[in-house]
Amino acid sequence: MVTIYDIARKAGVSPATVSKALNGRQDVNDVTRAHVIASATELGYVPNAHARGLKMKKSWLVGVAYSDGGVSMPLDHPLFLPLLDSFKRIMEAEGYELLFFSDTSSLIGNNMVAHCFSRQVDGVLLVKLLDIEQNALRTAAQDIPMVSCNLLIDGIPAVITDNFRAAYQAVEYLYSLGHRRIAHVAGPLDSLAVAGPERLAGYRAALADLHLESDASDFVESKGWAPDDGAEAFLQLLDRKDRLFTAVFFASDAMMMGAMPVMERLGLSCPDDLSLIGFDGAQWTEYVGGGYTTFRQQAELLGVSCARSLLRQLDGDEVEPIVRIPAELVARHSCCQIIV
Amino acid sequence: MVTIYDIARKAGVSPATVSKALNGRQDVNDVTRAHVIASATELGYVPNAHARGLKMKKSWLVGVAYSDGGVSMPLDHPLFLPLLDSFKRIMEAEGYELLFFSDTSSLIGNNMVAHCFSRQVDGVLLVKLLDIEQNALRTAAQDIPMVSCNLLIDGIPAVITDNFRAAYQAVEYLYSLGHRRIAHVAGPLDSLAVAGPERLAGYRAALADLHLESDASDFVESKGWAPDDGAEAFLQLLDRKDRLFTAVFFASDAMMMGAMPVMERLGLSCPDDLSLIGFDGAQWTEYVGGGYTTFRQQAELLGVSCARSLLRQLDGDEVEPIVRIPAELVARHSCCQIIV
DNA sequence: CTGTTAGCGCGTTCAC
DNA sequence: GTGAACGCGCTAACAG
Repeated sequence: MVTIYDIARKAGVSPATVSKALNGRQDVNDVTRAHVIASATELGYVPNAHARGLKMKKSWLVGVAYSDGGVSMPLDHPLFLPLLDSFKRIMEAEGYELLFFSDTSSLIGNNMVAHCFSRQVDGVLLVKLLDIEQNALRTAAQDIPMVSCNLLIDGIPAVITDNFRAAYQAVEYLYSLGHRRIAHVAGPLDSLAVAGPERLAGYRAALADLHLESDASDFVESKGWAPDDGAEAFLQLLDRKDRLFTAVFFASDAMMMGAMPVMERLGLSCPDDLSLIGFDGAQWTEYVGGGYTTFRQQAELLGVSCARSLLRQLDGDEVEPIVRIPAELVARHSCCQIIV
Repeated sequence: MVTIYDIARKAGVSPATVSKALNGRQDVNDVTRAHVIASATELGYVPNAHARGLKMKKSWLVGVAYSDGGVSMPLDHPLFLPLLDSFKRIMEAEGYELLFFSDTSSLIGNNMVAHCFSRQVDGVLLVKLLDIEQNALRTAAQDIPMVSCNLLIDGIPAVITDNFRAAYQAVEYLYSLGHRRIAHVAGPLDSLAVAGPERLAGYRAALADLHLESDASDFVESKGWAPDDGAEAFLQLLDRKDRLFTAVFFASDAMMMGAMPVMERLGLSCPDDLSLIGFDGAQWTEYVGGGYTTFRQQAELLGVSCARSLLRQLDGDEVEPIVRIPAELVARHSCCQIIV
């Protein structure tokens, strides 16, 4: 590792001058600066981020925090990568780098918050968390800027897909096609993630506003967001006698995917026998079975909004406590018209 | 931030003793240690990773390097997350944290390698790279341990799916079902990623060993790995006159997915009219259309192997230059039996 | 067993 | 316009 002392010696100036020249300060002669910079590049100088961070009390590091396991947004969720990607792109443009955290580490204490302090991260993006850390997190959030994505934690700014509205629109859409009895496979309702409850609420509100009939048998709560969870829940729905619904709104595309083998096994076809509509905008929905209708979560926009919020906080500005990002209806061919 | 000086004052000892006590050194009285630890936890002490890194010349940071754009493994590849996840789990258990790098950053010089030095990362995982950095990377690799995944860079240890063998087996499998004329939609052949060329080679070798006929029209190189690229390539294949093949081996599940709408539009059904086989083990292949046959890349194992290799290098041990991980045939129902 | 000293690499006073 | 001295928080070497 070559240091500013090496450069100083080579350029025949003092370390302090090197520092100034390299950091674009004005109190240094242009000729000296050019000379210093030349020496620096010639030696292949790379500043030591630790030393700088230690001195400046700024690490240019942003933590991405999540916990493995549990039922909220899994790491392999279709949303995660595009979200992270757009977030990263923006933060990077501002000079920040991303540090991955999780609270599964076998480190004693498994304290994600401590890690944030230890690494001196300038900010944190919360993408998935179990309920454990909530309190510690809230306290930490007073010292270090945080944003959560699709996660609601009291006192921490959040960027969240407008689940309620999208779910409401899902029902409206099916209604406009003539459906009068609409079932819902909800996601888990008991986690920190708000997707499950919010989508259910939107579904119910629309049902009420449109004066649609429904009873308990039109709704089932899934254990998780994965295909197999969806399949299990879907089966429960179908098993109930006096089944009247003509359409099913799944809280995730993954669950809808799980329903496909079930449909096939039962000799049901989509959309002729049953209209299906999902949530997330997974890639397969575009290509499979003539195209499945879904609500596309705007992953890139979520990432951008998170980045923006964090950057504003880093600048010391106030931010909205909750930013809602609309999900877009992508109408394809898994919902049929019903002649009323 | 509370420092060891704060603890020292509170505990009535010197900073050095605090350091020793906290780091489990033996040259400190058990009573003093207990007292120090008590004071530390009471004050909520968290060690400063920058200071420690500066002093110890060890950052406990591992870089995950990739570049956006280009045609090799995209960030939203089904492999990426599980791979990263298993890698992270192991590295974390050893005390390392993950730092994300990419060379798209608008930082002047866009030099990923410089970042590695700047952040003093202890090791690097290369998951996707454009060709640009190759030389700088090779030089850097002499100073800092690296592993590449599904990427072949001269002089850098690699963990790679056994593409040749899997492609070979794909042909064998189709042969065993009675297919005698087998087409191949290859991935891009000109990138750093070896998947395209290796799978093509395996396909060709099997064809030769089994004395199967084939001509140029049985093969097409796709522009990318995505569904639309696959669709385009697939169309080219179908458009050729004298089409004799009864099965198509796609170099990626994503491309196979792109072929689905094409099949439908043309009134072709799978497997009755055409047998299809993919590569990667994407989740949808399990649920869609009765199940599609594919070769599952063992993402977790890839991640584990990368971690192991890196850890061994970190320990100063030698590692195999190339570790091959087999891909597993997952036979489902997209390939039919042919009566010869 | 404990404390003093020094230095990791850098940026910032404040003299000159 | 330039340089000497200091300190960020921590640990290693050496004294006591």
